[in-house]
Amino acid sequence: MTSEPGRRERVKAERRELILRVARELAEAEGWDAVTTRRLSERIEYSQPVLYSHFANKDAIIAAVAEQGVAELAVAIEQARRAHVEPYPLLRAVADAYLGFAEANPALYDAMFTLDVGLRFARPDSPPVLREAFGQFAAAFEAVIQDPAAIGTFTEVGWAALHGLATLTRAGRLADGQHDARVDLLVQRLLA
Amino acid sequence: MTSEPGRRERVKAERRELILRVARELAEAEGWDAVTTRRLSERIEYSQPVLYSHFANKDAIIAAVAEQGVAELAVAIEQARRAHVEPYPLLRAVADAYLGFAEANPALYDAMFTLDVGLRFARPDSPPVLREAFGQFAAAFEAVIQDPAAIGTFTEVGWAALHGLATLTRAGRLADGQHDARVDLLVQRLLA
DNA sequence: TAGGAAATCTAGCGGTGCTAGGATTTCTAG
DNA sequence: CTAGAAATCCTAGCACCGCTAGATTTCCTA
Repeated sequence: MTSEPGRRERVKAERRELILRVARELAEAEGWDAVTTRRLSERIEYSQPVLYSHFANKDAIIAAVAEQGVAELAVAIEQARRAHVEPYPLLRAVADAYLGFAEANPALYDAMFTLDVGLRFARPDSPPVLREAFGQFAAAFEAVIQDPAAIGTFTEVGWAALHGLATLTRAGRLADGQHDARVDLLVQRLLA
Repeated sequence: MTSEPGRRERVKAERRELILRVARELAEAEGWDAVTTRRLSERIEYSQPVLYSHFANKDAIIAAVAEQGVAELAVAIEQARRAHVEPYPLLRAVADAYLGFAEANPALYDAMFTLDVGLRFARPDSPPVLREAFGQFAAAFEAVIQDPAAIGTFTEVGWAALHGLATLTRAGRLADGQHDARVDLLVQRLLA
């Protein structure tokens, strides 16, 4: 008795992905406010109630998109991390990867970290994807920080600083043209 | 020809303040989503259109509340700053003041820095209140940082880190019980 | 091929931000 | 004191929102 998915399950899973893809595209193009259930159902060429046979509500759609984003961010951080050994270049690459991700996918980043549709990090009951992403962050600091007891704190402060830079930059609240100087300062200060 | 306000202007200004006060209370009690024009008009005991004779739209109301919040935050930072001379206690007090403000007024903080209803900082055309608040931040670093050319960068990175800590903490995304350790680490690292 | 289950849609509920147009109050001038 | 102008305020409604009950259609199975 294999558990391979039948045709029904397959098309259902495909449509779920379609919904998420369209939602993400629409959000990235016009912001999450423009992602209404009506416009979404129109673009997937099904009626509104179909959305609710895949997701409990609109927030669940955003959360599912966010989860995909977290997975992508984890990959980006891992790649940046693995490409370096020396502390400064390593941390700098991770910082650039994080900030680059936020800048390249602003709506996705919003869904992950700003809209707060109910994703928990760094907790025992957190979804594996989220724990994995946080773990990639921590791994970057493990390779760079002396005191192993302080790695958790370093990770959280580093993350917070990057998150702050990402959001304030996007909102146009920091001076233009000083981006590199800020990242430089941050990375140098975080290194022991 | 004095320009003292007549009775009409006075009651209008008072009602404007009433709207802002009620909006802030309601937001702090139930979040900004609960601040609808209907509930707002109900609580000020006027009809909805009256709101629009004071503000262009709902976002303008939120922005006005946010501006009050920025002024309050500037005062809080200045007090913390003036109470110390030694670098570490000074910066630590400013950090505590900032994070304490964010924790004590979550909805207000959202309006100021998360909802993004169109406030610009650190720009020539920024409203004076916003420039003043940023100035208070910079003054804290002026008293503490050696290289005067780097103060702007320090200020922005420090602010970003605090902003990140404030938002991630509130969203429950950082480990409980480690708050002091994070602030300690941040302040120590920012000091030269 | 008939009948039941699954999938899908139509229509609608109560809510949102916002506004046009008419009623009411208030001020002003003769 | 009063007529008319001006400022003020409200009723009613528009288009949209998230979401769902119930009818309808499609599909699978016996």
